Amino acid sequence: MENSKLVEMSENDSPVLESESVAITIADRVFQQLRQAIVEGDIPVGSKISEPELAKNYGVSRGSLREAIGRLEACNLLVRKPNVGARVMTMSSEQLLEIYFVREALEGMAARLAAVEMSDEEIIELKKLLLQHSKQIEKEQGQAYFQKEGDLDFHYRIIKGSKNSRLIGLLCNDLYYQMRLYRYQFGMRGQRVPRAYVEHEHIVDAIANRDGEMAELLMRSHIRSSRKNIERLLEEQQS
Amino acid sequence: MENSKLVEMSENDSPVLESESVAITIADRVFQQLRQAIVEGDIPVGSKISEPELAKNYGVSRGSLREAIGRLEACNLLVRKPNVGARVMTMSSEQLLEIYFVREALEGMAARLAAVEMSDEEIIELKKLLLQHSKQIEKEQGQAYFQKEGDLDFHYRIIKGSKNSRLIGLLCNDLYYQMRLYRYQFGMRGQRVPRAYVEHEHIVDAIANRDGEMAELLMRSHIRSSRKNIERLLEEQQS
DNA sequence: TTAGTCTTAATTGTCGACAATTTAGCATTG
DNA sequence: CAATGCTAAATTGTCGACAATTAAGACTAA
Repeated sequence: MENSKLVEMSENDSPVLESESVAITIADRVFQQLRQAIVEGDIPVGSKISEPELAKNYGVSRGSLREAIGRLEACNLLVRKPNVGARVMTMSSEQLLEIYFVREALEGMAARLAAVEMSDEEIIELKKLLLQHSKQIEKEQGQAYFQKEGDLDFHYRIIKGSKNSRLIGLLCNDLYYQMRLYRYQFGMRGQRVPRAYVEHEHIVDAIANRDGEMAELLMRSHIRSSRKNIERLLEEQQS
Repeated sequence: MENSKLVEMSENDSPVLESESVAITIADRVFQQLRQAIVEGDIPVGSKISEPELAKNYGVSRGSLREAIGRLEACNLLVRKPNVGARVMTMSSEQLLEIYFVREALEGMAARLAAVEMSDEEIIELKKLLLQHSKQIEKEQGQAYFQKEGDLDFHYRIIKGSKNSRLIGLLCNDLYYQMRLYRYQFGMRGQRVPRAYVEHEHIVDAIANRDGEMAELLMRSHIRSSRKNIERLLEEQQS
């Protein structure tokens, strides 16, 4: 119902590419509402979607709702079995790690392209963002904020900086919502903040130097570190 | 209507991951039929989709057809404007090149993972496939066959060899159908066959040596070469 | 008590009809 | 003659209802 901070944050520079006006059709509105409810945990993971109930809940017909459900399924936020129904995706640890491999590949490429495609203006803005994060960190040891939103914003900007609409669509419309879903599912609190910040700095330097090769290497290393950090957490969690 | 050669080819080792039984619901069947009709050009690119007409044509209701249309849209095979309708995706050259960047990243990662994840058995099969292609080439200078199907089969096997379901889904369910669509749209005939074959051999060698780093480098180089080849063709075509 | 089967209720898939929006054609006017 | 506004037809979006399938529960029998 209420806007997530993420959406609010990136109002002028939205991660979701809504090139034209806002959603018009009902099914589209329900799609966005449902997606938000899912990634924020208002609809618990693994729970079954009751079409009649939700339709009544959102005040729309079942047909419109089903169209929204179809799109959610295409985003891998729902899994649907024929004649049985749809459930909110429950991501296993293996699946999360799979996503990290995809992110490593795609965001690495995005960084490489961004080093060529980003305007000087955009790079300056990116540096400003990083400086802002730096202050935030030393001011309040603000691990929560940085990891949850600042990190996302940083990555979004580089992805969009690639100017490759496929990359942008895949990462911002699909994978990142799934990441948020999992992050809620497991309550991943962000450790590793200071180190991540330094990595961000190095990536921006490479982009500013227009060194695509280096930017890709650093971004891949950055995401790989995140993955290994999660692997470590998962091992601890098992004991 | 009739089975495409691609589907026929990979009957026992389907690129599309249909883990369970075949499609049951009508919307699913129409989805597959429409997708095939689109990528094979039976429905011309850029043409508008008339819901009443197609519904009557396929003998289903408009509701079921709309669900299929929704999925096609999620695959980027259709573009739909609210209250206006859906058109078959017309891919610009820029968009095709964008896809190649995504492929370079994803298939590079797939090759890296395949070098670790593929079983010895699978690698042997892959080598057999390559030998088969080699014979085919020297026998009939069979450029057409190799480029259209053998190449796809080769790439499919490595992608599936990564054992990463996200990679498999993205590449085999989305990107490759879009590639086929474009390939029809522009009638890309396959040059560059002998060189591509050698590149394939080197990739398989790297995988057989379990050298993921090398496999990724070679696969990326392979796809980059394809992209540059297409860029060259596009330039020629403009004159 | 438990396993199995049948019945019933609920949910999903599908369909046809109505409402809202767009598009095309025509008339009108500067 | 061109441009603008209006009207009508067609198409899309939305809805409620029916059919088919599944899940649950009760009942019987071993």
